[in-house]
Amino acid sequence: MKGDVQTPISDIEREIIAFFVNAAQSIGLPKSYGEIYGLFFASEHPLALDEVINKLQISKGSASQGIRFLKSINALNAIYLPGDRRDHYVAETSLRLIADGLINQKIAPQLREGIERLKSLKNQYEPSELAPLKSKIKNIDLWNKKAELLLPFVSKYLGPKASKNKSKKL
Amino acid sequence: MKGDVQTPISDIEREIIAFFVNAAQSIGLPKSYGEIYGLFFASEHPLALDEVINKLQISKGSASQGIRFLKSINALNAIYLPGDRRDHYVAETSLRLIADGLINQKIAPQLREGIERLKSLKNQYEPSELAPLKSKIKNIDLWNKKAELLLPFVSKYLGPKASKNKSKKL
DNA sequence: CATTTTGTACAATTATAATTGAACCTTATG
DNA sequence: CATAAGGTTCAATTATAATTGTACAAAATG
Repeated sequence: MKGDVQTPISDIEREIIAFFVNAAQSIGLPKSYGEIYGLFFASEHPLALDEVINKLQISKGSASQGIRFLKSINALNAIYLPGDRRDHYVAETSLRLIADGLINQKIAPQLREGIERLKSLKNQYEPSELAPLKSKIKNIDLWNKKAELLLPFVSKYLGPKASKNKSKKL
Repeated sequence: MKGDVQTPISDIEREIIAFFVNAAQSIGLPKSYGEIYGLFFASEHPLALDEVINKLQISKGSASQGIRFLKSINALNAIYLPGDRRDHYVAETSLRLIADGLINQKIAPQLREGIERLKSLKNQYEPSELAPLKSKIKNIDLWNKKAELLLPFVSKYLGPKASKNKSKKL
């Protein structure tokens, strides 16, 4: 089952992939991540690494890294297929779960880095040195607090409802 | 008043600028935009293009483009100073206004592009061709709708309160 | 336990995006 | 109306990030 001639992706699949490539790039992710997610999203069945490589014509390294990243933000779920050594995945279709993953893995750490940076600034200088900038620094503190409060809120707003994929008269 | 020896930026200013450089990069903006905004943010008085160039030691082109972008998202406000031909600006300190600018200038257009892309996909193919992907496409539609609703919500959440810079016993 | 399969790590390469600097408008000024 | 100052534009350069491809590690197979 190794030397299989892979079914090439269809025009529609290509367009769905293009949609996710665009989406990925617009949030600053490599295009290959968008391609990979798009491929999984459009696929009827779980896919393994080598199928991604063959269908998208990208390198092993790209495919491996892309899958790892997508796993890390919960955009791909591992599926166990008996009798196949390869790891298989399917696309997560709940916007909320993916957004949560992105928030927790990428956005929140970044935000915290900024908060730390500011904290160390406040510790590093004498109050007299800070005085002229005091109100400005206070203002950034406020921004950080707002941002921190916003994140869980976005998550809640994106809602748990999205994933309810009840097979409607399929 | 041209050949002035510019006061170099202080250590604290440098750190505030570093904070915004980090912030800019974390949302996918060029580091120079962060530098420029940081400089304005830390400044006590309005600044003009050539002061940005001198203090940050960046090129005219970068400074010009950076200022233009920051204006476009409402992160800089123009200030009129009588007797000086140069355009002066101050940093906007309301998180909400800047977030609104970013949303309107960068995020929303991108979102709409995705929606258009999807719409054209649906028009381009026969229902029979789309059938197998129908529920998936419907799902993306849902994502788009949620995202569209989320934007004004984020804006409202960031609130109008931020800018209330009442000079507290200064 | 040698061999194959699956997946990862990472230096080298390639592609993309940011920055520079010079040419060029536009408006003010004497 | 010639000159200078403020600002923009954009092709060329430089810096950054993504992608490849090879070498490697881990696990299964016979």
